[in-house]
Amino acid sequence: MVFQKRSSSEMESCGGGQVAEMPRVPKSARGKRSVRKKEAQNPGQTMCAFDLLATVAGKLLDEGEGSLGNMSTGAPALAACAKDVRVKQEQCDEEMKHFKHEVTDQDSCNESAILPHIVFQRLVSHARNEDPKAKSEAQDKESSMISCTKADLGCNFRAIADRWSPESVESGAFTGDAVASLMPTATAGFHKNAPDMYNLLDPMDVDVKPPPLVSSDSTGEMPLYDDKIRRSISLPRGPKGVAGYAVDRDDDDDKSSGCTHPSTTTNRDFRPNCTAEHSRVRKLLTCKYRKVAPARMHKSDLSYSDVERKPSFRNKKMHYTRQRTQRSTFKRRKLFDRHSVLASEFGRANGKGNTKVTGRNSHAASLEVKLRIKSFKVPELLVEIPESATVGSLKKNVLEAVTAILGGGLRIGVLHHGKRVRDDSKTLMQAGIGQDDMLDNLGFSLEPNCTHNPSQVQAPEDISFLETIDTTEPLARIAPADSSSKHGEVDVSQELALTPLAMNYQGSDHDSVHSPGGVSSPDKVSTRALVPVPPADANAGALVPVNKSKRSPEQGQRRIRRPFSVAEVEALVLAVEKLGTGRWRDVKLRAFDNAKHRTYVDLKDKWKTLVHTASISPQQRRGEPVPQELLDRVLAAQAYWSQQQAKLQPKTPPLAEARLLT
DNA sequence: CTTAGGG
DNA sequence: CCCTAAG
Repeated sequence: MVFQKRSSSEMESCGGGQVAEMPRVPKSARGKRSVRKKEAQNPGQTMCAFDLLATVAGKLLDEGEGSLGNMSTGAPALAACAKDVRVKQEQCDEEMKHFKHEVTDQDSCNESAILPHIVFQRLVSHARNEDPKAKSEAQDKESSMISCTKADLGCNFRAIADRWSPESVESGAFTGDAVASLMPTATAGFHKNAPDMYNLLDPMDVDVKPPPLVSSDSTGEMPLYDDKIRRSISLPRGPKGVAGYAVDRDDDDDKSSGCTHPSTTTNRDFRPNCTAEHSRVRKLLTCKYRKVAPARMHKSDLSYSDVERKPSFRNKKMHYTRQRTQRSTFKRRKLFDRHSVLASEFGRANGKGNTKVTGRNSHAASLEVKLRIKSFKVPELLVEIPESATVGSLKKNVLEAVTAILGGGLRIGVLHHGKRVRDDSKTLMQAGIGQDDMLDNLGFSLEPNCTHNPSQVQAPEDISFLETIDTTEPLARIAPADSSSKHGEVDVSQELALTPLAMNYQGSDHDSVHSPGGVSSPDKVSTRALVPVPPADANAGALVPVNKSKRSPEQGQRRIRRPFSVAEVEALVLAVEKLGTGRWRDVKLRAFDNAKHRTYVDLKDKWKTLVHTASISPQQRRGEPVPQELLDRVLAAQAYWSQQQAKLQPKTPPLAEARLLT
């Protein structure tokens, strides 16, 4: 992995005096912004965080907790695991190939996004293949198949999904055994009496306590930075590698399906209990609603039937452009609060279908159709975890993330021939879903339960909109959460482990600021738990022009607060020192191009607060303390650029200045 | 869309 | 962070 290290000289070049890298360039002269788009990703960087996580997850799911050996085994063990996992991948079937492809896909700088996918996939696969009970059960229920309604279908899926309830997992059931027991019957046998399925759920008996929900965001400085990892965000348009590495992908290309609220009462029966955990999950889902992770779906993933293909998918390449539309996108998202969590397709040409249905009974006579969920895909989940976290916490995070999604109130969307089947009361037959379709025309999608936003979800306009959009999308995103300050055990932060994790930090949309200076307290890292975030829809307006104006009011949730880390501050300072104030867009591009959640306005605001912070007494400052050194630089830069700005505006140039200029 | 500022 | 006026 070749990282371009930010040479300290770069900074020095500015000297304390801050020499503008280039005088303020007239807008007109800046040229096309699009030109600055980043280039290809740096190869070789892919196998990092993701592999590590995947390894752990895979191991965990495949063999249970014990497989990872002592939680404190550390990097070596992980390395071994990784190897092991890789081998398996090779021999696996189509799905696994797909999986592997994703893992190694250079294009996916956001490795973490795939993890859940794997986890989920494995969970499902596991259940599918190794639970004889499920199979027989499914077979036993072969009657009245054809008469089951779409709602029933959804219930069945729900039943499956609910097996992974937050309760079971968060209560410590994430141990190997527990996991195994959580994946019993994933094969859905659709029966009219959907509830039966639900009842199959066996209560888990765990004795572990739920992990503490820590608040989080205590992003301390990121310690242990390897030089390599240190590519600072301030790295100027460095060719690939650095800046280019984190081309944000999507986050905006969310295409999502709406939340068709199952009108059937049946659905209600399957709603998860409103336990504290659920509430939490829901809350998280809600709050993250807007910021949708761009489901890091790849072309293949996007290859839905043509019918489903929506314009939004084309945004994939909008790299740069995307940013510029970031703002508006957010707004649009606010309007649409429904997202499909998972997309699954059947019989995709490329064989990447995530879900498969096996249809039987070729004759109308036998009215049963056996559907088998081959696998689901979890588009994007970002996992942030400190290098010092233990493997155990990593497992927990991953599991929590997946669980949160599954247990957070999922709904199942049914797609037939690419079209969303929203009438829950229709029978499969009425919906035109016959055994002939099972393989190629039926699709399912897991969507966040939109109960938390009924008003929006049920808006008529939305529905009409949905009609057009069957694309399903992602979910997932991170949210700070548990922070186990006491990861005494082992830290994954060692060569092998460290790199990947660190990279993840940067690769993820969290910013990639790594300040060499912030290595003071290596233990302050915080662990962030995963939080699924339902995707929002970006095409709403375009697709539903008619009802555009008529939107329910309370749409926009305030973005979650994400305090700037010291590293970010340093990056910001660095950028401003070089670019000056007043060029926030450039600052953003230069130092926060990877941080999808930091808009130039945010940076501008942050600078504003920094200047203020630097002006007040340390005692009055709040939040994570910013090194005085940085604050000093803030003031210096602020002063310098203010002066520059004054000079450029000869309106009433001070005499002194005027003389100097002439 | 960007900036600049107030809220 | 949000919202807006301006450009």
